Amino acid sequence: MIETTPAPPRVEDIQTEILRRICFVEYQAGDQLKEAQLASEFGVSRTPVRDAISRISHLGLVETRNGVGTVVRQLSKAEILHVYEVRLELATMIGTLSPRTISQDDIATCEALVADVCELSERFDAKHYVHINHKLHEFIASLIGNDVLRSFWWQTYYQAASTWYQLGDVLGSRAANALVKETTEIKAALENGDMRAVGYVQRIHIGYGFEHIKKHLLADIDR
Amino acid sequence: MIETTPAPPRVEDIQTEILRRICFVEYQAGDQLKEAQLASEFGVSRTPVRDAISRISHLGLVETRNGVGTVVRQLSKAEILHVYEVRLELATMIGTLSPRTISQDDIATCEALVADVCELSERFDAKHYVHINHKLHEFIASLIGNDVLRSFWWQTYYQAASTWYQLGDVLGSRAANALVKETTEIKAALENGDMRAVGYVQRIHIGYGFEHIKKHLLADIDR
DNA sequence: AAACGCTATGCTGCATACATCTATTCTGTC
DNA sequence: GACAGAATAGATGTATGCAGCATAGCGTTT
Repeated sequence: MIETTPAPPRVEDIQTEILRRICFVEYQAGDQLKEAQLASEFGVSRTPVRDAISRISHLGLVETRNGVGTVVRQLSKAEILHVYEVRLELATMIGTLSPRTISQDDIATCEALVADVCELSERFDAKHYVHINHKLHEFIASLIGNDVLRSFWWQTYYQAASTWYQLGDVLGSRAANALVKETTEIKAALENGDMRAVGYVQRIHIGYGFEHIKKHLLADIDR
Repeated sequence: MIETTPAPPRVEDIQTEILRRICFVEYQAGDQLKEAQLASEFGVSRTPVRDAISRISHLGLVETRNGVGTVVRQLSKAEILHVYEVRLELATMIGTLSPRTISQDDIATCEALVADVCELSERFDAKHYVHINHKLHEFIASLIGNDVLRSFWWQTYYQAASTWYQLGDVLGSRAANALVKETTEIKAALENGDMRAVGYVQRIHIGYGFEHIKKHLLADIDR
């Protein structure tokens, strides 16, 4: 048997992992991302880590200042508002801009998601919720036929996720119940071959989420 | 008098300059961006140049392959279609998502643009057209109140620009005449304090542009 | 005691050397 | 002459050293 050292992660892997940690709130606002520390953790030099951080900087989730470091940003209330405003609009576009044709595989994947979500709603667990919600996002993104829209959908997901998942602790099982409805409705839409309905379902449920965000976090927003 | 060497450009400057050259078609599809060459041109090492290229890679305008190089991509017909589809939708959102309040300065800036465009329409010049159209884009972007939308507006501009400016040679002064109407209508909308109308004007004129693109470039698109 | 300034420390930003990958060219053999 | 394989050139990917900047702590001065 040959001893193999695992291949070192590429820049994209590091980028994805850092983003994952931010939107899953493993890194919290104010936390410092030290290049040297991450480099040793991933078993590479500072160079690819720097590259990964640099690539995600345009999302506004981290702020790098010379001589100080890279810190995870707390999005302002206005920024959170803006992200959700855009996400509402993007959702409906999922069903209208070059929609993909729906395959049996898609429906099967969705059915598996429904099952996972039902299990979650019976025994709620915050970490599990985050994980399943992420899988749902990946699934929806995979249904988007328009490349640009899919990119934007991911970008706003990354921007909104940490805010939303922080609320997960507050909402508890109510969030899981909402997921049950959402996935069930998506499954029905897919079975009808109705991508436009899929977009509307997303639009509606993001709207519900937005309402919770506004109630809990954006109480005194000055537009 | 003190001799001062000009400050070396920062990563953001390099990034902007490379993007400018791509969307102004100074770099054409297939051209190779060599890090060492750009580094010596900008008077820096390869490191910041690499960073700049890496940051713009998510727009899909360049493709970097190990051992080969970074080449400017020709967007596929489907990608061009997707960019325009999204741009049409984003345009209307300019007027509806957290619109900025309009100041007298905005109107003054717009009046200056109208003047520039009128001069252009009398003596058409392709390079001049590109420059003015870019200034118009910058102006519209500055009117957008929603941070995320503004970012997306810029991203789709970069993605669509090179395609559009290639058509500039074909359309000639007709493009300038369209710009006269567009800027005049925007000015009127601003004077009415009607940001929603500004968005619709953008939507309409992007639609015109889209028609030209479809006629000239997307003849046999297989959706 | 307060305020100022100096210094030590730790981080990022850049430059450079080296490793690795790819395409091409040259060469030897059939 | 054609083809296979090795050598080569040139590009990106990575590691590392050093310079510059910001901050915190401490000592000095007023």
